[in-house]
Amino acid sequence: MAELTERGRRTRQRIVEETGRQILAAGIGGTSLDDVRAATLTSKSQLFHYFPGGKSELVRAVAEWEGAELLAAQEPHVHDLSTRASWEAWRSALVDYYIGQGRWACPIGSLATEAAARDPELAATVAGAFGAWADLLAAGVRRMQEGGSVPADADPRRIAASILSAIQGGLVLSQPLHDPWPLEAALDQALHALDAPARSGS
Amino acid sequence: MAELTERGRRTRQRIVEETGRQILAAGIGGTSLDDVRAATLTSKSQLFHYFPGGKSELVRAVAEWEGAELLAAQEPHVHDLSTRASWEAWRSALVDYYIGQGRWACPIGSLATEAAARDPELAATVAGAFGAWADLLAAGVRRMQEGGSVPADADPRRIAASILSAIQGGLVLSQPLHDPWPLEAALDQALHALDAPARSGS
DNA sequence: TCATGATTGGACCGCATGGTCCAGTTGTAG
DNA sequence: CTACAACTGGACCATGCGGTCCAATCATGA
Repeated sequence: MAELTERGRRTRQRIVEETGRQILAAGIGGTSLDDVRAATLTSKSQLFHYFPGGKSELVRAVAEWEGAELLAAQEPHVHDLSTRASWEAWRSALVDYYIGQGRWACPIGSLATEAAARDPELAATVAGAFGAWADLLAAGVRRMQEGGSVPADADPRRIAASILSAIQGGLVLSQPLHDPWPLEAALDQALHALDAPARSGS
Repeated sequence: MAELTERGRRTRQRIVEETGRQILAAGIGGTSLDDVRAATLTSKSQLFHYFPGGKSELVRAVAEWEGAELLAAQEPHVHDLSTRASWEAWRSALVDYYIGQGRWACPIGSLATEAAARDPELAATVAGAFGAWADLLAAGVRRMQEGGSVPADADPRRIAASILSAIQGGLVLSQPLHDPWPLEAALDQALHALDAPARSGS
């Protein structure tokens, strides 16, 4: 690969984005390099030119890009989770991102399930994406703690993880039903952790 | 298939169980009929003898069996969720089932993610399995309501869905990390819905 | 004993897939 | 203008897969 020119970077990015779309819709196994090649109007040699490691390297690149994209899609809400209203705004935008735009699955979550066991390197990438996401949520929880609406002795990391789990698990239930209600119910229930009365003692 | 003799039923069951194991470890796409054939000491013809519809019919049979198996594995806890202590016992058994026995994934949840879009019939089977599971949990929540520890105006179905989501989502996070803590955190947080103070008014 | 149908073994087929290879084209720096 | 490297096109290959087929074997009831 050596160096990439502007054209090369654009072609590479086109491949990554299109592969991401295909994987979200059909999974890794359901996405063939020929599908990607056709959809991006490229050729086999280009795929292997930009991703010498073949499909697994391509999928890993997709995971990294989707991880960043996912956080970007939550702006500006995710950086201002200091009030209950901002959490609600974030929640609405997130549900719309998944359901309203017909995704019905999480780009990262679907990778996690499918490849956790088979590709350790991919698993690490996915874990990193989840970690970054959880960190942002935990920072928000901490802001709520400072405001006093969340008990000071609660662990922000655990609350963040439970909210993230609600999203992922809600999607798992919503997918086969093709109905957003489990996702919404799970997410709303998880957010109740932010409404806990700030009792002073343990 | 017409009629099955005792021997036939045992062979068929052996195929279903082994396929379930393979799918849990490697996913549907990562499970080839040859793998199953080798592990069960059967032949191709037997696979298609018992499952004329081919792989998709086999996978559907696996889904049905795993759904029943999953509920059976939660006995006797899941039929006695009337006290906080019984919920804790259920929780511990469940975490042990997934983590302690090295599963690291839900037999039904993994099917849900991988095949929701590709096989509508399988999606319906999976949705049914989730529904039966959620019904059991909702019945437990109702028992807690009767005992007064859960507000009467809460919707047991939504709480049950949120608990189930916590399990599924927690597993999604735990899988790539290979660490049970997100599952445990999510599940414990979700169970806090059972500790809500039974305020009288809305 | 014999006939019938359930059961089993395994060779075989066609196809899609991931991956290789090399020749041709484009862009750019000197 | 030219040389070199980035880029592109697409034919080609090996393999693994789902699925088909037919002949052999077993079990059972008449």
